[in-house]
Amino acid sequence: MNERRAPRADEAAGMAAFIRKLSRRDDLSPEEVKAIEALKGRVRDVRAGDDIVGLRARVDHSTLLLSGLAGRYSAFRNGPRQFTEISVPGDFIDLHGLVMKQLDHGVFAFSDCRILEVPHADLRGLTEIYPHLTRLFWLETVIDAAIHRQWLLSMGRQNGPARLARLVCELYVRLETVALAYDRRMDLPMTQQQIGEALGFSAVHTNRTIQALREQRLLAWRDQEVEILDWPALTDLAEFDATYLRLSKDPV
Amino acid sequence: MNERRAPRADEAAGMAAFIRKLSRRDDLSPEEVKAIEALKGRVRDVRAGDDIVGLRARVDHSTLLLSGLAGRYSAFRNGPRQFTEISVPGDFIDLHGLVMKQLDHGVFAFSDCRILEVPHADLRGLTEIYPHLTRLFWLETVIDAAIHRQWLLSMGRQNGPARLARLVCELYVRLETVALAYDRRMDLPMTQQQIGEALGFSAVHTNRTIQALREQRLLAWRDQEVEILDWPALTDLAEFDATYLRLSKDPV
DNA sequence: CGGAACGTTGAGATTCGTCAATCGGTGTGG
DNA sequence: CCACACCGATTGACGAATCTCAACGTTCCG
Repeated sequence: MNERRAPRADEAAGMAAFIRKLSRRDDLSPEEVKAIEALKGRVRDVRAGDDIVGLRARVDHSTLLLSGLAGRYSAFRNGPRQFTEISVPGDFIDLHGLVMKQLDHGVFAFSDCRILEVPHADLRGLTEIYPHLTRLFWLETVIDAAIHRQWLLSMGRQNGPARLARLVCELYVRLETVALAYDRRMDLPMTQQQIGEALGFSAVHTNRTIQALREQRLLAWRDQEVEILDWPALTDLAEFDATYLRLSKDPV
Repeated sequence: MNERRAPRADEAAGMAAFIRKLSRRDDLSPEEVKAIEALKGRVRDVRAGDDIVGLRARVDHSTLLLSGLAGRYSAFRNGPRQFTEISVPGDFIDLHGLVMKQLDHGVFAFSDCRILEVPHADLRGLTEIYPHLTRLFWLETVIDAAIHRQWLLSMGRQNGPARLARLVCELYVRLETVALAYDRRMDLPMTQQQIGEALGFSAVHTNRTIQALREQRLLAWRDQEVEILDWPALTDLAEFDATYLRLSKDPV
């Protein structure tokens, strides 16, 4: 394990991003904000390419991603893996572990990541006192499920270019939300192999699909930097509608 | 809308199945059981082929499936639909609607269904009083997400026969759990078209994949009655592991 | 009888995977 | 500095999986 002491800055920023995300969905009382801010945990650094959470681990803490890009994946025994969600800073990667301690997946660090591991005992404590906050936490996991459904729809009913376009749109919107993308540009520290593992493609097919979008002048993509050249056309191709990400207010 | 007054029997059985399902995962206190049993709602009958919940409906109640087989689906505007989960009696079809009122999907009745619509106000009331019960409800929605992930893994990384086999295994286990399947047999009131909509197949390909499993003597399938002829071989082909359905005890 | 829904079959086109080779950039040991 | 290894991206060739279109069989029902 690679662990160093974290500068406080990152840590506070990650927690702030999480609180901001919740606030976008419903008003938090000052008490609730304080309760979240009071959450303590172990800060840990994970190197790109390592697992943040082992496959099918049994957990007694949930992991808040402070910085970096991570991906949840499922896999068959000794089989290939399939990413099922990409996480950006401010995401509680495995909040659902609070109620399902035996995980059914792993979490992989695409880039160097800094995480905060919050003990379930503390989170459970919150659920005993703050029903509204509990429902907001619950909502986070429900949105994960909505994202899974969107991926399922995409895998089941979209062709290659549309699937890739949809993934790019989702990642852009989510990264923009946490100020990690703007101007239609983003860093995307994933190899084409890994993109393929998220789309259900082989690495070769991923490469060819990227080239197709390049040729259609929808995006530029080199050295893991993506620039969206034609957002309207890209969202159109992807039939992308960000509603499922629940970025607007709706009391819980 | 097609509504009749429900005989009490079905209603009580559906609620009992739900309570049994929760109890399999963690012990319920007598109080908690009473609180669930006290849930009131409107009983409604929905005919096969109709929507139980409209696509992207906004809901103020959650739906407990009392009898029949139903499926959650997502779809693009004017596009084909993709089923993302199959629900059996005793399942709270859209419990997540409690915290995400604007749904991102619809629910379709494969067979005639009887449902109980429980007002969110009452459910929210429970969450204000019973934190442990709240976490158990939460767990139900988290398991939905785990099922989505399993479907994603299957769609992304399994070939046709394995995908179909996996779906059959899941449905058998879930139906058996609520005493609607036994002896390796089950009624499966879905057309091949609908099976395809769950697997991401065309209707033609679904048909041919079913035939492939027939020819391998893994199952018999006619008139929507399925008999699994070789469970070990089928689960092996499907790489099926029921763990993700969380059928065993694990305190929340 | 006629129509509708579902299952089945055949043929041909398209998508996608696999295998194998190459290219370019990066880092390391000498 | 060079030679080499390695990783990720790219390309070509080929075969397998899957889709689409169209037709036909069966069953059920009005």
